[in-house]
Amino acid sequence: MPLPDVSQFIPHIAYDSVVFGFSKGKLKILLMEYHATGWFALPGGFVRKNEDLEDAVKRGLYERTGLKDIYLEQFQTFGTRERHNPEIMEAILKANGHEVPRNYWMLDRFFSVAYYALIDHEKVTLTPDALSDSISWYEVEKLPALIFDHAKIVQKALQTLRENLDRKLIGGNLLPEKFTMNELQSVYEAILGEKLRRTSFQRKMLSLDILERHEKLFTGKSHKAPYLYSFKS
Amino acid sequence: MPLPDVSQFIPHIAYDSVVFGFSKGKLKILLMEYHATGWFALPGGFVRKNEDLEDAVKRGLYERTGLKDIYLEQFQTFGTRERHNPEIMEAILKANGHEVPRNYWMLDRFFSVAYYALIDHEKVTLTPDALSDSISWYEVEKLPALIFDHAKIVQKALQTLRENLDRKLIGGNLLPEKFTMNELQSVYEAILGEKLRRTSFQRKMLSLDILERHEKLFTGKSHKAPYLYSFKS
DNA sequence: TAATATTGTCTCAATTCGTAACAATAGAAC
DNA sequence: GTTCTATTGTTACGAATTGAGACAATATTA
Repeated sequence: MPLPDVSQFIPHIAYDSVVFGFSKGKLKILLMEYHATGWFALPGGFVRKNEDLEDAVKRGLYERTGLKDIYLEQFQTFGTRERHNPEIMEAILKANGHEVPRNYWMLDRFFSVAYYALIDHEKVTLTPDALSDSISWYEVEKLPALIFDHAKIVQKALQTLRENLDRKLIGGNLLPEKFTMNELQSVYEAILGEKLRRTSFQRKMLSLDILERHEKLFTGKSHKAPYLYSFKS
Repeated sequence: MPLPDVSQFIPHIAYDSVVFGFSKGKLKILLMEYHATGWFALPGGFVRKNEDLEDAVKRGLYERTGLKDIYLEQFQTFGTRERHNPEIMEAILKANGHEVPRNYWMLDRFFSVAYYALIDHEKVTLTPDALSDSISWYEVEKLPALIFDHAKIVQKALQTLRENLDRKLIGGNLLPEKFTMNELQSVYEAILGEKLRRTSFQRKMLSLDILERHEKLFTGKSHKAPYLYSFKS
């Protein structure tokens, strides 16, 4: 596969996405591992000349997760000179067996518009891109070292997610359509990084009048079965 | 003055700033009026190749207001194709007596990173830029029509400012160093667009323990003189 | 000295929140 | 079937916060 041609993309503009998922009680994000370098990075990409910014992000997410209609929020654009590291980008391209032309556009300084996405961990089909060996889930609390300023981007994403959690009531996007109150509470606890009081949480969620109560979930465990809930549409 | 040369700027990247000020009980923003067109726009600009994004914004604000150390917050990046209007940009340049070369860089599609700033209305010395007849204050509630998507940018700035008002306690940036509780309340009311209860507001502000109380302000009016306050540093 | 307008503080009820207690119940143990 | 255990949904109650008004203080005018 040849190197991407600048003619179809807008130079100097990129996006990076912090894709949050939730499984086994842990908050996780998607990271790509670049071929033959052992370097990890956020899934990102470029914007086509005839494409809206947000559509470019959605396209990238679709290619890597197979999902459309993802909950997506732009949270910051990163534009320091410090983040410009042509040596690292060149090494990544060379590790993929490419001849890198002098002044190749991907080595230029880029402004990255960062988005976070919330998805149901069960629904994804992960597909690496051309430069990557793998794309997979990593616990937010146990991330490997990331290239460029991607660690800073993750931190800012997490901070924004925490601030928006109550304000925009977005926690449900990390769960399947139907879920128990306990699962929802676990999502909140994983995002906020602290334990919450069961009864207060239940009372607050119910008082917001955003949940619809469905049938009970019988797990086979020897105790009272919890109700399933979904967000009102 | 010749047209700016692309060689010193990064193409496709611009910024726009929504500069809020407060005077006579009204929330206002700065708008530029382009020469000979009657068109209004937000103060914006481009990023130099050896310059950080935020420094570019500060540079632009300094050139137009004479202020440094401005409270500044990035709130969104606009990247739709729809906002690309080379005809309008060309008309603005031509109205300034420029010959516009074919494929001139300023006619390209731009991504705009939007910031809002909060400044003390009394401190500014307004200076128009090369393309503008004037730069001056306009009430947020009575804005003229704006070019491109600038009306949408202002709306988003206002929304973000409202959301951040309590969270970040930034209202004081619109006032002089010392102010009365009543003035601070007026700022809040102008931003939120609603009247607040005097006693609740006073109690809340004092309980936050962020204000320092100074001498009284004697206005000459025949009633009890209010205290002056400043934000604790 | 009285009148007026505005300010700073206090009071009391309404609401929300933290905390614990309690009743309901699905399955396991017997 | 009965009892036991773990977990869930709900209620109760005091603490903290908030809404709304009352009231005293005071700078100037009449």
